[in-house]
Amino acid sequence: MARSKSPAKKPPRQYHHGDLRRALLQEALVTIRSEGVEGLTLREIGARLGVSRTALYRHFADKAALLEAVATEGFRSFREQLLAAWEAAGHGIAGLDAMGLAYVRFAVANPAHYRVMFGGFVEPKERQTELAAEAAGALHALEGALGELQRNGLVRGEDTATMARFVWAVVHGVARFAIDGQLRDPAAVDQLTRYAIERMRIGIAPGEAPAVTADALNRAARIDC
Amino acid sequence: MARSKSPAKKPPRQYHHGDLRRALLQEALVTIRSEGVEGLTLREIGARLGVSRTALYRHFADKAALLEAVATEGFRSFREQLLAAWEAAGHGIAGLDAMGLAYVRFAVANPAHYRVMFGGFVEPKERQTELAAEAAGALHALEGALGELQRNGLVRGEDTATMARFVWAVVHGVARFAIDGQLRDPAAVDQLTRYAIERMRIGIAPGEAPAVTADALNRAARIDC
DNA sequence: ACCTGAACACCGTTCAAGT
DNA sequence: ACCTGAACACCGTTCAAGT
Repeated sequence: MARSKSPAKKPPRQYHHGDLRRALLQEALVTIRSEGVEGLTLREIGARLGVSRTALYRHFADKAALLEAVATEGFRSFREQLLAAWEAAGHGIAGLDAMGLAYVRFAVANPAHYRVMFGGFVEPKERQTELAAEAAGALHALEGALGELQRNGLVRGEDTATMARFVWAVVHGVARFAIDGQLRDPAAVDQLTRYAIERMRIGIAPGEAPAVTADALNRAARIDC
Repeated sequence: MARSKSPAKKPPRQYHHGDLRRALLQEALVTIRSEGVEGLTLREIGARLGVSRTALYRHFADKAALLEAVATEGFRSFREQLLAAWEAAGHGIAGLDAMGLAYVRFAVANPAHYRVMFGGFVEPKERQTELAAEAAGALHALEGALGELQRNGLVRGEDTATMARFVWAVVHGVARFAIDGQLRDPAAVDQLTRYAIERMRIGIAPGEAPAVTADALNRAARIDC
């Protein structure tokens, strides 16, 4: 009897067993997903884990640090999914399309997480944080893909970083519309995504300024043919 | 002596003279600009106006309602500035460019206000709020411009609303980069803005899919000439 | 090392009471 | 009508104390 690890009435309060840091991060994410960022309180996530409400301070400096970690983690898996889409599509223009779709899909599947990453809730005081590095990494995935397309002559040859920001802007904007609920059904989101990616692709397609006014088109036709 | 409206020691507490609602809105905006959304407390804005901290509830249901009003007001002046740019440039493609520049310029000039408008801090419970109408109005300004360009054959003829969202996505994304401080000097912001608008314009330029792979370009050349 | 519980300062909001 | 001041419930954070 004395062998039993804990009497039936009440287990002696013991320290949190495993990786409390990870558990806190996970629990924060779950709460944010269901309640939103505004609904996240340190007290409740402590209670939910059966832990004092100050236990968290052993692992994070403050609430902002917790949110920063959430965002950092988000950027990491974000980049992974972008790269996975790029690989699965076999690179090339199809790969770029796939990355764009994956981008919007991530935002739609994890709207609260996406908000923490981009909503301006997290503003790290110091320069050169892990968050900044991870965020840059996600953009870098896009840049790498565009660089390869440039080397293969599939997109225009100008500054890759600038082009990456343009592409990012397009998919981010679409994601915003989807998250904010301005587009009701998923089909509308899909349609806008495909349209935007198509127009974006044409905007960065190689060739000497292929799109011009009807007027200029006529002039060009007269000269060339 | 009894004539003097108030003895030197202390003026009798009197009600807020003019338009308290407007004063609250204005003060909230000032605070947000200097302290950010997170730094806005009802108590302090009351104190700043020399008014009890509950006086606000005579004019707004709660803090969320105040923020909603701030966002609504933002969308109104936002739309005005977009339209002004469109008019000043004399419509046309130049007008579209001007609107895009004005868009980014508004965000850069009023980053905190822009964040309240788009950061997801405000989520009106009811459908069909004044905020929703005003936000739609800003997008509608863009749609109107694009519609005119379509009628004049200056951009592609497909669904105007979808095209407007695409254009909005581009400038919104650029604004985001600028606000989040990822682009250090204003010159970099300007450069990215111009680049993005140019690529966007080409993406929606009229003509039969003018941008294609080099391969398809060769085929087309062989047939046409 | 890691966790606890009481305490502190601060917030949004309510409400009976004043003019 | 509009404003006040006290009170309430809730929050993030600190800190001396426990194991």
